[in-house]
Amino acid sequence: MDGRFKLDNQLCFRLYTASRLITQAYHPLLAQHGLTYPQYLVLMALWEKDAQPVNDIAKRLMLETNTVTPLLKRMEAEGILTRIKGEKDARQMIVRLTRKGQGLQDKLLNVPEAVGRAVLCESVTPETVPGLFTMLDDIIRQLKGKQENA
Amino acid sequence: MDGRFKLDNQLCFRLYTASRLITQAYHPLLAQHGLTYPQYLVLMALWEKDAQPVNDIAKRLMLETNTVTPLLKRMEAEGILTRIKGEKDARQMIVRLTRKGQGLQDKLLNVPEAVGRAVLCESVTPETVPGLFTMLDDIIRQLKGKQENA
DNA sequence: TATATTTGTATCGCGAACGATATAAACAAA
DNA sequence: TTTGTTTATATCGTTCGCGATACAAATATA
Repeated sequence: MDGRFKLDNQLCFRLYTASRLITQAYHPLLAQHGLTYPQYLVLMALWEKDAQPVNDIAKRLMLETNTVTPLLKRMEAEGILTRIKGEKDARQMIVRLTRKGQGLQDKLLNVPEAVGRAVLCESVTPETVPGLFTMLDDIIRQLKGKQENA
Repeated sequence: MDGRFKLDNQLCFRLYTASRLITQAYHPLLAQHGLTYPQYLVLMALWEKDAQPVNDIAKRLMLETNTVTPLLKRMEAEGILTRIKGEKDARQMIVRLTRKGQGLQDKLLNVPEAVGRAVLCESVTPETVPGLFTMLDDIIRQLKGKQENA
């Protein structure tokens, strides 16, 4: 009973909750266009660089391909992107945005700002966010490193 | 193309990734005892206060009852807890730890420390963690407040 | 007391996450 | 060339997470 199991002392519980709640804040904005948050992440990855193999997208989002493949298939079914076997390497599936997928960028222009505003508060401001980013990036790098050594 | 859609600028993507990776760090430690991370959260809630109705557990974890109910049923099937209809209010299901559920606390004593160590890095130290907690708590409070006004 | 509303929990369906496993293409070694 | 290994994706099964909905018990109102 030394408080080591208290929820209030847990970093992970905070990250888990904050992540869920922000995703919920995205929900109405994305659902309007038939998108989920992970699908929005895929779009951002492809807006940054179109025509990527599944593996590159998975690595960019730090997800496994067995998460990404079904995600991409659903988006393909929605006409947001295409999945075509690579010419150079027939094992790869090259993912490309359709016109619809490209067009979604304009329709979602207001989303980042809206969510950004929703999150701003006492201790989270344009001044403090960079520090928060540094800590989260460090945690991510740290844990990514550990699992590669495993 | 002003960078507003760049993954590298997204707070939510960082929280989402950090949360997933820490949960993955818990995985081997918990799976050893047949537990998942959300189940571990339920245990912590009940170790803090046993004999709670479903709703209180859900509120404590900031989850919906439709997430918690099946979770509790699985844990009941594992013999970790019991779900018994409330006497005072027959709508409530009172959740109580079994001896097995109580005993898990001793078996998991090393978990918080192990995960704590795994997360420590350059910018995340015993000195900086309180500040990180403040920011995450603020974000959570902020978003919780907004959804109540909706 | 009868009726309406609220509250606590559960059910259903879908989309992630992810461990484990399978499969085919590419590549390396014998 | 044959065989073995690695690599890129996909399939399968289980557990969340959550919106929508259902239902019975409790409470409020008429």
